[in-house]
Amino acid sequence: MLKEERQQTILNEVELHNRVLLTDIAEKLDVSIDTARRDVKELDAENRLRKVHGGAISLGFATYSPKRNNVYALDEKIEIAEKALKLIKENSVVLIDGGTTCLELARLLPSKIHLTCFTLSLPVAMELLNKPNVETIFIGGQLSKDAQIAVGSHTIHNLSQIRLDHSFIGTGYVDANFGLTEFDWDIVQTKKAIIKASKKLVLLCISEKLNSQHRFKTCDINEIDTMITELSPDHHLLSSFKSQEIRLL
Amino acid sequence: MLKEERQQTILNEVELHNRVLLTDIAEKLDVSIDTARRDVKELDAENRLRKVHGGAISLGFATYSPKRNNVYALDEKIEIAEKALKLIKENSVVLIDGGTTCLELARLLPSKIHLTCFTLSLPVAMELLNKPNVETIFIGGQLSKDAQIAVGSHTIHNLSQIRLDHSFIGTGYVDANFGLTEFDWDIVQTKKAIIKASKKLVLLCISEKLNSQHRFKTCDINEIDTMITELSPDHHLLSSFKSQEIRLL
DNA sequence: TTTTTTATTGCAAAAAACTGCAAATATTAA
DNA sequence: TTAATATTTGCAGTTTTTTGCAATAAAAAA
Repeated sequence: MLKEERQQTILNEVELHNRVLLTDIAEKLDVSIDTARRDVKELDAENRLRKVHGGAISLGFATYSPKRNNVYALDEKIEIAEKALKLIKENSVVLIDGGTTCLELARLLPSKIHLTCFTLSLPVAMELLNKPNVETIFIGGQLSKDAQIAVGSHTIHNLSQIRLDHSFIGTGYVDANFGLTEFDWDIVQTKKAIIKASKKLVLLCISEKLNSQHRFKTCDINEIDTMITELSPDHHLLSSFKSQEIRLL
Repeated sequence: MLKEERQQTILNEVELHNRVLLTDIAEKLDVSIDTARRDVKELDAENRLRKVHGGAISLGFATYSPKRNNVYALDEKIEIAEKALKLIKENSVVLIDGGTTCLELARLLPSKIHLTCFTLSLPVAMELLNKPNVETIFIGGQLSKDAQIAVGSHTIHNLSQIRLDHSFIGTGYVDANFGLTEFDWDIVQTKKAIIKASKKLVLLCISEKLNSQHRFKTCDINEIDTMITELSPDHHLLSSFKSQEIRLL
């Protein structure tokens, strides 16, 4: 393995998890700790990451959006986002919803991909600005303080004016029988508008949310085209979804 | 777990609850009290929190926020924002433009103030979400990657539908004779729309930009109601503006 | 006051970083 | 091609950093 490849792998790891341990590098890339250390040292000198005792952390670690540091079940969400990424086609028109799982999808978009991307989430929009070839359109409206997304009639009206190839959405709760539900009425109305505007719907959802429900209903399961969890599609937790008209990934 | 991660976790905790106990850190991060104490001591030395007997407390508000570290002439901008703050009336409808000076204004808004606040800047919107009594409306549209604001026809149309008590705007360049100018055509068109939608216009501008100009014109000086710089109004650099119909602060 | 909790200090074990060196590999020149 | 040169890599020994523990001091609470 070439040095450049090794260093790129290290950078990817840091970008993905905000951190990396020297011991993990050494083991994963099958080199000595010393080589790993030297690689990290070089990358630090080039200002591509920050070397710390025992490993390295991403440059934005302290300055970046504080949310990323304490995302619950980050690894699972990254896994889901990686699966979702494969569904995105060059030059298509997509929407990325709010929530931490969808945010990971935005982060993972490769810088070479050409896309037109709508969103109503502030953090997702911030992330998309870093993608040189993604044209980003923010769907404006009244901002929800906790969800950090635009909601309300203005947002819904704007959504009614567009036609999306794919929408990647999250949900508060999901149940095979009751479908997708939320705690918040405004958010449900906004999601309904997204659903109406989309040709294909992809639900990103960590397995922990399976078989949970709340007050207000967004839609039925069969309105979703693809549901992505971090589990393999034949996992027993997904069995109740198998009978439905839905693709599991 | 890396030391930096531990310290970041501590900072998050402090930011979230304004305080943290050493015993809680030790338990949560699974380290000895001594290590927790040492971490807190380091963070205190770096002025990232304040160590007190038994734990740590936050340094107060508006101390550590993302991106703040590499703002040019931050002190001057804060001074300008403080002056601008006095112009904002309870329960009014205002717009805060993009740019680092306007961002400081958003940061400085007291949490008790009741406002309806429009913006087309992503960072400003992020900041406004932290203000419990500010209703924030993001004016959507195509996002400009470098200015991090919404621009384009959609944005301009949305702006034509609202009526603002005060707009706080920045500018790339300003000259007493040529007026406000910008490098970017789209940004100029958007600013024109803001101007049209506003009853009163306040320009936030560090003195360094005085007597500079660029390609595209936003408006004449006399269209601005109030211009705020970090200088006192009778500073000689402002003399060329005195003859104009403009209030200097 | 006494009692309890928290801080400080010094110390030792463990982990990680650094240094110099030699073997292995790659690059360049003849 | 071969030989000379430069770079990369792993290893061993040394130094530094980190961490937890225990003894003592200081502070807060009862």
